[in-house]
Amino acid sequence: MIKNTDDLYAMRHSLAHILATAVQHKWPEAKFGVGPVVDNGFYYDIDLGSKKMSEEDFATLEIEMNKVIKAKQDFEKFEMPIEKAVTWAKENNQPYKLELLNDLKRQGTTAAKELDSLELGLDVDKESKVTNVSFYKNGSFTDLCRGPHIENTGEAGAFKLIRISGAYWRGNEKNSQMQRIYGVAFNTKSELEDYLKMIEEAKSRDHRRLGQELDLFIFSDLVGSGLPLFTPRGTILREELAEFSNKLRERFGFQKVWIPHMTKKDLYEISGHWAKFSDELFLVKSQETSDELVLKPMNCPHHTRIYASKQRSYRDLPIRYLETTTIYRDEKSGELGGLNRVRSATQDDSHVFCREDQLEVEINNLLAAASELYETVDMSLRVRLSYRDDSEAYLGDKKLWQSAQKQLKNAVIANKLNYFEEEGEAAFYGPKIDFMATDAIGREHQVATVQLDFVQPERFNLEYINESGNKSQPIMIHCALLGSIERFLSVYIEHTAGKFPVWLAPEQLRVITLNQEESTVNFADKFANEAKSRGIRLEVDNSNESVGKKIRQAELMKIPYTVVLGDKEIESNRVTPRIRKDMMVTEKHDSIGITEFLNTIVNESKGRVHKSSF
RNA sequence: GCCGACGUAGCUCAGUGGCCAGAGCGGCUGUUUUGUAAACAGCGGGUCGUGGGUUCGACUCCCUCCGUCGGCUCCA
Repeated sequence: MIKNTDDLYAMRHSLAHILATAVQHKWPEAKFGVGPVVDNGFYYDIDLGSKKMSEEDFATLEIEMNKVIKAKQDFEKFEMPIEKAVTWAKENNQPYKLELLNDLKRQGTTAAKELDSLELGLDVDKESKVTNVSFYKNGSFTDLCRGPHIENTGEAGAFKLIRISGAYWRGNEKNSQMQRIYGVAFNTKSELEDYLKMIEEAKSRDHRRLGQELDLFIFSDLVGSGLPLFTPRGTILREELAEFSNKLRERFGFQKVWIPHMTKKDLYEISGHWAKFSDELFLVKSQETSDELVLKPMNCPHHTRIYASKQRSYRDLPIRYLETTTIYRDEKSGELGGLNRVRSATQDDSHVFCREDQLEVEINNLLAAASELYETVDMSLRVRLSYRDDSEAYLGDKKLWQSAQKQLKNAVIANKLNYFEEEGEAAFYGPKIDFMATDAIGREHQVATVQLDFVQPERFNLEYINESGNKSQPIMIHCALLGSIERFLSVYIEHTAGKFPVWLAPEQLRVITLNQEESTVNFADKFANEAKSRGIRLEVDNSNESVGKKIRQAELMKIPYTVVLGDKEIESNRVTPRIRKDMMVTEKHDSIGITEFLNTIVNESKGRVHKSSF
């Protein structure tokens, strides 16, 4: 098993060299960066100077690569003293390799640590100086590389070049930009085909595509990029989700608050956000006063103002505020995409102000809420406990950190959450719990967070009067269960492929009339009114089209239940619901009394189930 | 922000340095009155993203801006 993984790694690694071989054959002047293995394949960073490769070159590159594979060139490994390697890089006009080698020579293992991740082979002496580096050679192509590789190029598996993009040399935006060619590779052709099929599946679930097909949200050039607008259908989704998220916390004593969407920048000068993030804030200028306002990029500073509006006693704590509200961040233009990264995002945000001895219970409550939410949307969760490390980058009392980190962990264990711990991942103002949810096609997404904050209470001078009549400082807990609703929707739409459970479906029931006879239309109206009075979301399709076509349209909109109303239904006062396939528990379905049918939909919606009870 | 690709009807997409730019779906109108994934016919519909330039002539070539996509970088 492990052997196979290693083989696959070596094979992909070798393909990166085969790609480079082909590139060098076509463009002998090519300058090479690094060519590592990544998920499902490999890439190579290449600089052709003013010339640019494009996807149109893939065909010829693939042909060239296949020639190299057919030639069954041996991969020969050999070592070279580092001095000699430097000469090699100079002679072969490979400035990127030269830079790597010089760094190795100068910095020894400090650089080696970083550079080892770039797949270079090294020998290190007693004084941590790099003495030898390893090379691989196949045919006429030689490359600085750690390996491992397959025996010869003939052992390469099935591959395909899939895309090309820009990438900064060594990931630093101050460096020159190279071209990165990505390929995917597998041991067998059928594995490659399966993978390409999976990519197609992911494309068909793309939330941007489904957002349009299911009429959920739009973007407008006039409104601007990264500023989504939600249609009536999409708005139902947002509000049902937010309401559920709120309910889960209201049961633990959270109270709703409301804050304006802008503030004087003074608020963020005190919170410290101005110094750190001012270039991502939207500025708003008053034409009446000298006020310099900004659109809020987060809600906590506002919420501290509500806390601080009164003197608080230790008996008042915890104080828990809850608000679903929109924040605005001026993300760099190239970073926007669909609902995933936007400039206006709505958070189901909450803040607890509590004493240190109350932390564990409060966190426990939030974790219980998060667990229930993700169970309900049918996604499995894993959490990361993000702790501080020993560096001085963290603010707040070390003892407080230790006690808080322990309480976080206790709460995670008490909630039986699947967790892992990482030092150095905490925010500078406190430790946190990050939630990762896995979607239906196996991708993991960061969603909710619970973060402790020791810094804002200090900066804003928050206090309460303790048992002995002295002033004490509360701790803040930030928590958003969905995170940003837009981002959550992008994940959830792809998770469900748009097949929403009844409680979230914008349209729960489609009513199709068999014909336009008065008796049919009247019956459909009566039926629809019955359903609406129970709070069911439905539409009546009374258009002059064939039943088949109307069924098809309901099917394409992924509506959970569809009923056809005609003479049979009028006579019997029963319906035979058509149930969306993913919700079906059994294949066969008989007719059912109308009242019972409607009540069942209501109950499924209330119970937030994702399978049909029919 | 950077590198690259792209922008043609509401949607998905053809198309060419030269009369008046096309198809399917959707829309509208009519015929049909339909039983569980597409009835038939007709009719509308586009400043070819925007502004500028080259040219006798630009949807087509060049530049600007706006927007989208794939990456890089970033993400309180």
